[in-house]
Amino acid sequence: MPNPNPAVDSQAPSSGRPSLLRAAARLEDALGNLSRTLQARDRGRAARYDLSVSQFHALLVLGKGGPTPVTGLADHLHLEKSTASRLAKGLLARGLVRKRSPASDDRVVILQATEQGLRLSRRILNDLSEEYTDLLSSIDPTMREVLPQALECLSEGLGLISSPERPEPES
Amino acid sequence: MPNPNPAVDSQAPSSGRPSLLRAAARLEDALGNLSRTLQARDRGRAARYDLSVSQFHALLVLGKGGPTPVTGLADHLHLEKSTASRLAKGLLARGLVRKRSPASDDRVVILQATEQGLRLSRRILNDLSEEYTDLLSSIDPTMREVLPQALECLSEGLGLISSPERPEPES
DNA sequence: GAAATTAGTTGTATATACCAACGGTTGTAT
DNA sequence: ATACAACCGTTGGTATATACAACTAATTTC
Repeated sequence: MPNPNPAVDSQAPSSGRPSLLRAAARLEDALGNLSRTLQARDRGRAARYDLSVSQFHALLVLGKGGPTPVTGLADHLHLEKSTASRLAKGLLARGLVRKRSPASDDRVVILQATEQGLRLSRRILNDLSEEYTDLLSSIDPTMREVLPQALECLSEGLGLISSPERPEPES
Repeated sequence: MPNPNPAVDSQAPSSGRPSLLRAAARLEDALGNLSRTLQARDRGRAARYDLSVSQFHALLVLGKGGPTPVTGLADHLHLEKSTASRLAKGLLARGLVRKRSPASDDRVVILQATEQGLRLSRRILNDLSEEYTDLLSSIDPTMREVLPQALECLSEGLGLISSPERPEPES
C-alpha cells in the first residue's frame, strides 16, 4: 500500500509545523504512561469491589448499556467472544448478571445486570464520579473544560487507526 | 464560554457544580473506554514486534530512560518487582537487554538495552511517532493543540505520574 | 560480627486472552 | 424437506501476566 502521508511534510523543522512531530512525541509518551497507569488503577479499583479487572469493566458496560449479547460485550471490550463468555460466567456465578435468550433466536445469550449487579454498578459509578470530580477540581480550569472532549476525540481517533500487521524482516 | 466562579449562590443551576458533575461523568466514560482501547492496541502493537505487552512497555522505558535497576523498572511500570524480574528475564533471553551490577552493590541488577534492544526501541518509537502524527492530523486542529497537554495534565491528576529521570534532549 | 534491611529471584495461584474445535440454532438452497 | 452453510456461544488447550510470599545473597546498622 502507498504511504503518501499527505498532511505532513516535515521539511522545515524550524518553521511550518514541527509542532506536529513534537506533539506526536508528547502524545506517545503520555499515552504510554497513561496506558500503564490506567491498568494499575483498574487493578486496584476492581479489587476494591472484589471483582477482577475485566469483570469490573464488563459490569460497568452492562450497567450503563443495558442488556447485551455476549458478542456485543466482546466487541465493546475489544475481546474475543470466548473471553467474554467466561467473563459472563464469572459475573453470573456472583449473581451480578442474568442470562436469557430472545424468543426469536435461541442461539443468542443476552446478558443483563441483576438488581444486585445494577446496585453495584451504580455504587461504582458513584464512587468514580466522586473521584473524577476531585480530579477535575484539582486541575487547571481550562483543562477542566476540554479534558473530557479531548479524551473522547482521542478514543475516536484511536478507534479509527487500527493498523494491520506489517511483517518486516528481522535483522 | 468562561465559567465564572460559582461561589455566589445564584439560582442558575446550569453553571458551576452541575457542569463539574457532567464533566466527571464524561471523563469516567471516556477513561473507561480508553483504558480498554489502549490495552487492545498494546496487545496488537506488541505482537507486531514479537513482544509481549509488558516487554513492549519495558523496552520503551529502557530505551528512553537508560540503564535502570529492576526495582526502578517495576516502579515505572506500576508492577511488583517479581513481575519486573521475570520481565527482564524474557528480554534478556531475547537479547534485548543486558544485566550488570554496579561495583558498589552486588545486590542490584541494572538493566540496560543492548544494541539490538536499542535498535528495536528506536524503530518502535519511530513507527509510533508516525502513527500519532497521522492521528493528530486527522483530528480537530484545536484538539491537536491541547491533546498532549490534556493527557499530561490527566496523568498528573491521576497522581500516579511516574516520571523517570528522563534527560530531555535539546529543546 | 550479629541483626536488620535491601534487591532480586523463585514458587504458587489466579487472571487474562487467544485460537481452535465443538454443539446447537437458524437461515438458505436445492 | 432436507442438506448445507452461517452464526452464537461454550469449552479445551495454551501462553502470558501478575500478585503475594518465601527465599537467597549482599549491604548497612549497631
